[in-house]
Amino acid sequence: MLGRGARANDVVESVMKKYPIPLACSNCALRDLFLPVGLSRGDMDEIDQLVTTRRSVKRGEVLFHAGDPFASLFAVRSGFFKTQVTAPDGRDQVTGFQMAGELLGLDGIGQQQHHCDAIALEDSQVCEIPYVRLDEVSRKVAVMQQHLHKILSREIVRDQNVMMMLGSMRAEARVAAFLLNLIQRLQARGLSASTILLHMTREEIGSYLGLKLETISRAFSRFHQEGLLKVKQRDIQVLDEAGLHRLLNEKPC
Amino acid sequence: MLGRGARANDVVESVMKKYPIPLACSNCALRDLFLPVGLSRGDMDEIDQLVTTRRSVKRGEVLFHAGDPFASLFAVRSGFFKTQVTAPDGRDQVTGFQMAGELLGLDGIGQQQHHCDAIALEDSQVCEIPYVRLDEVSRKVAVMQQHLHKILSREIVRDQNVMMMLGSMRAEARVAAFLLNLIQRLQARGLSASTILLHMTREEIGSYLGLKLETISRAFSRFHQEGLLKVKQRDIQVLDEAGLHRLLNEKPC
DNA sequence: CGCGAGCTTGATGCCGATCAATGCATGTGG
DNA sequence: CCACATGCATTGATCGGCATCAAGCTCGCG
Repeated sequence: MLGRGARANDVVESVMKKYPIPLACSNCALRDLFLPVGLSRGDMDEIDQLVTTRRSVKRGEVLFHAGDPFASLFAVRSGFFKTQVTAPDGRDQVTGFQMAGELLGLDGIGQQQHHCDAIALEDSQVCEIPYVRLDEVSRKVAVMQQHLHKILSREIVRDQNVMMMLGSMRAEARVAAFLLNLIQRLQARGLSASTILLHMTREEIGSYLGLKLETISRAFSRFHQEGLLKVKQRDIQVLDEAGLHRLLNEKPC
Repeated sequence: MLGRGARANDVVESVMKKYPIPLACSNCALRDLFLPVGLSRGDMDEIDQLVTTRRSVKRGEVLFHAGDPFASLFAVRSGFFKTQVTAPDGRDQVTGFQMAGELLGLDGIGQQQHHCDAIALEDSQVCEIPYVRLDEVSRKVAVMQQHLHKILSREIVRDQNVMMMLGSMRAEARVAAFLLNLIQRLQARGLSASTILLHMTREEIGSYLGLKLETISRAFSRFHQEGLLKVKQRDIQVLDEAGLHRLLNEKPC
C-alpha cells in the first residue's frame, strides 16, 4: 500500500507476522492524526519506538474484551471499530465508533484492565502501542506528554457531548448529530463530505444513540423524504447539511 | 450549620486570601484521594509545589465558565460542585457532581479552554493546580505521571458509564444508580453509607440523568413507599441498598 | 407573617418502544 | 440457475413510560 524502503526493517520484518511496510510512526500517513506537531528529529527517533506490532483484525473479530488486562493502546491504521460495554443486566451498549487515526483502549489505563470490548466492523489494521513505552516516551518528550493529555482530555469532552445528546435530544436530532459527527471526522481525513458509507448496522447506531433500530430506520426515511438525505441501505448521500444542523436546535424533549 | 470546633478553623478563616496554612499536599487530609501511593520524600517535595493557591467559592458561584481559557485544574478540598454544558439550543445539562477529593477542569486540557461550567452547590474550597506545573512534576516524578493518566482514564470510564445509563436504563433504575454512586463515593471518604444529604435540586439530578424533576420526585416517592428509602426533602436514608441494586438489572427500556 | 423557591402529586398526551409483517440483498446447496 | 435461508432494513399498528401541564404543599427566610 504505502510500502516504502526497508533499511532497518528486516529485523522488524521477521518479528511481525509479515509486514513489509515500516512501522516507523515518523513516516506514517496518519502521523498528523496521532502525533503532536513540531517534533525534532531526536523526538521522532524516540517516537518511532512506540509501535511494536502491527496487527490485522478481521471484520467481526474482537481486538480486546472488557476485563482483559490492559497493556497497550491501539491506533487504528485502517478499517473501522466499535466499542461497547455490557450493562449489569447483560445487554450491550455501543459507546463509540473508531476510524483510522483514532485510538482504542484509553479507558483501560485507570484500572489496568479494559473497560469495553473493541470489535472490528471491517477488516482492519491496528498499531499496538505498549503503554509502558508510551509512558517512557512521554517522560522524555515533553510535547508528547502534553499530546497524550490532550488526547485523553478530548475523549472526555467527546463522551460528555454524547451524554448531552443522550440526555436532552429527541430521536431525530440524535441521528442528525450522529451523521454530522461522522461527516466532520471524514472531512478531517480529507474524505468526501457528502457521501457516507455506514460500516455499522441500524441496530448498532441505535445502541450508540440510545434508540431502537426501527427508530433509526424511520429517522433515515424521514430525512430522505424531506430531502435532507439520499438513503440506500448503508450508502448515505447528504444533500442538505444545514438542514441537519437545524435539527440539533429543536427544543422539545 | 456544621460549625465544628474551631482550633485551626479560625486560622483558615482569617487567611483564605493569603495563606499561612501550608498549602503542602504532603499533609493534606485528602492526600490519598489525589495522590499516588508510595511517594518518596523527594517526590513529595516536588508535589508540594503543585498547588499555588487555595480559593473559596461561595454557593452558587462559578469557578469557571465554558469557553474560559484553561490554565489550571482545581482539586475540591471541601464542598460540592456541579459541572454543566450548554446544548446548541441553549439549554444546560449537568454532566457531573464533584465532592471533596475530586478534580475539576480535566476537560479543558484538550482545547486549552474549559468545556463546561463549574458551579459550587455549597460554600466550597478548591486548590488550584496550574497545569504547567503539573506537567513539569509529571515529567520528573514517574509515578505522578502515571497517576494523572489514571485519573484521566477513570474520568473516561465514568463518563461511559453515564452514557450507558442514559442510553439503556429506565427512569427508576437511573435514580437508583445515581444514589448508589453517591453512596459509594461517600463510603470511599469514610462517611455514612446510609444517610445522604443531597446538595443538588431535583431539577439538577434530573438534568444529570436525562429526566424531568417530576420524574425524580416520583421515583423518590416510589422508593419511599416501597421501603427502600426514607425521603425527607434533601435528606435521604437508604434502608435497602440491595433493593436499589436489584433495580439496576431491570430489563425493559 | 407572607413570600418564593423547591417539591409533591394528579391528569393528560406524545414520542419512541414494541410487536409484527414484508421487503431486499447476499450467500449456499441442490 | 433457481430455491431457499439468513441477516438486515423498512413500514405499519399499538402500547407504555415519561414529559408536560397544572394545582397545591413545605419550608426557609427576609
